[in-house]
Amino acid sequence: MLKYEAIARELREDIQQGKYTPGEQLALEKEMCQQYGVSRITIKRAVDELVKQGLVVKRRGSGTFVKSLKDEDVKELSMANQFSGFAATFKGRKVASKILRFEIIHPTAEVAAKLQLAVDDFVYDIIRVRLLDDRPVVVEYTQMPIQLIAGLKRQTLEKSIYSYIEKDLGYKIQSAHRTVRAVMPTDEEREQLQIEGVLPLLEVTQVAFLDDGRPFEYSIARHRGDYSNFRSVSIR
Amino acid sequence: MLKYEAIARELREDIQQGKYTPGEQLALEKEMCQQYGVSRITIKRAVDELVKQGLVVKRRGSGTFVKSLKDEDVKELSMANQFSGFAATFKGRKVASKILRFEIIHPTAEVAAKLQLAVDDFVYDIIRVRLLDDRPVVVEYTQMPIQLIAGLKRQTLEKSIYSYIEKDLGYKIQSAHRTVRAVMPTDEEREQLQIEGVLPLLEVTQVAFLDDGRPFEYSIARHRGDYSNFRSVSIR
DNA sequence: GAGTGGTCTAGACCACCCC
DNA sequence: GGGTGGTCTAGACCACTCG
Repeated sequence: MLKYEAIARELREDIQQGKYTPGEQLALEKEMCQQYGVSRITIKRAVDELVKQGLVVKRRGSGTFVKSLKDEDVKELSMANQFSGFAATFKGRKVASKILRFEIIHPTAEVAAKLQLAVDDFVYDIIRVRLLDDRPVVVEYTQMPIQLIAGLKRQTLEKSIYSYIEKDLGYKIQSAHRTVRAVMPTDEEREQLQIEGVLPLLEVTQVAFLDDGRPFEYSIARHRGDYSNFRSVSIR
Repeated sequence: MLKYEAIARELREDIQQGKYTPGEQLALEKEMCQQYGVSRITIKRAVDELVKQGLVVKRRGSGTFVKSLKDEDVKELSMANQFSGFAATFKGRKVASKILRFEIIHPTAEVAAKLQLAVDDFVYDIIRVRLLDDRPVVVEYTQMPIQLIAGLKRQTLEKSIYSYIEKDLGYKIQSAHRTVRAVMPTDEEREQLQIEGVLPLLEVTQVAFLDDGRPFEYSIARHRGDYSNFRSVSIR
């Protein structure tokens, strides 16, 4: 366990357990150095993690202060700005997939550009409905280069493609670039998501990258607007 | 100008100007130390900025590599994950506001909790339509504590509240916690945003914080789905 | 002026990758 | 085994805040 990670975790737990009142000042960096027996840069890194997670605020010349947050918000934070697939996001709940399509095609010029392919290369073309506790919540349109993600089977799609990529292929996933929009469902989507009446969808378009910088996935996920939202913490 | 910032900017410009082919390896950190005459930690910080912006990928044991990105994407990045108000986001374009409401009320229990207020405290209650190049693109419902944001005038709302808070009140804005959803417009919103037919809205709910950790704004912005999107880079 | 966090250094050792 | 980036140290100086 890394020192700065361990310290960050300890501080985060203290805050989440309400050991500080909203707006209260944290121990000084110099004090923490002694307390934890590490150098100041290490303390700084630990506290900067909490800043990134939106839990505290640092002011040069004054100190570090716990943000004045609603209790529930404190618990929900630290997850925002992170990256994980559908299955990992809802770990512990019942997750399933219904496969509507699993073909190999040529990508459009648009997708080819995003995935750094030529239009006469091949990609998997996958459409899945993802179910959470037996209720359909999202339709995912996924394209991946067959050269990179070799040997994909129907069975894998039932579960987690990401787990296949990491555990079986031995790749590491590094990041995802996302764009979020609001859209209306198509008739097909209304049926698949069992939508009655008028309900918009949250569309998340994503290009995902391996740790060598190669894009391996272009996907469009359309979430039921009444189930899903998207959180983030922006620092100035 | 900070050293790591300057170096990050220089590297970013090189990448944006296409001086590297997709997937190409950057100079080693040790080499950059010599090239820029700084220590390795400083180089590391600079390169870590590029990682955060989604432009490069670092692999321990191998080196740092430029992501394989579409050219347009390279230019649009580095803005994602940042925080700015409406006026700042569209700097250079014609921005205006139509004020639909400007009152002082008691907050609901929900909003009071988010803003760390009591329900018998007072908040401004503001509704504005924001126009971009004379076209309405978003309706903003904003509440702010009157104790904190004192002396707000109708005139200020026409322009930028954030600029008032920073320049006139002398506060510093630190961060914003956001949640994004897809919703349908109300009849009133349809009218204000001049929506014909069926068009969903992208709803961004935000709590914004000063640099001392105090929340100063609870706002719900409902953007026309055909104009707006929301970008982010997630690192694993 | 005393004290805070921000930046930077020069160097060390470690985990990991690839040959 | 040679080389990469990751972590960490001990110390310095700076920019800023506040009494």
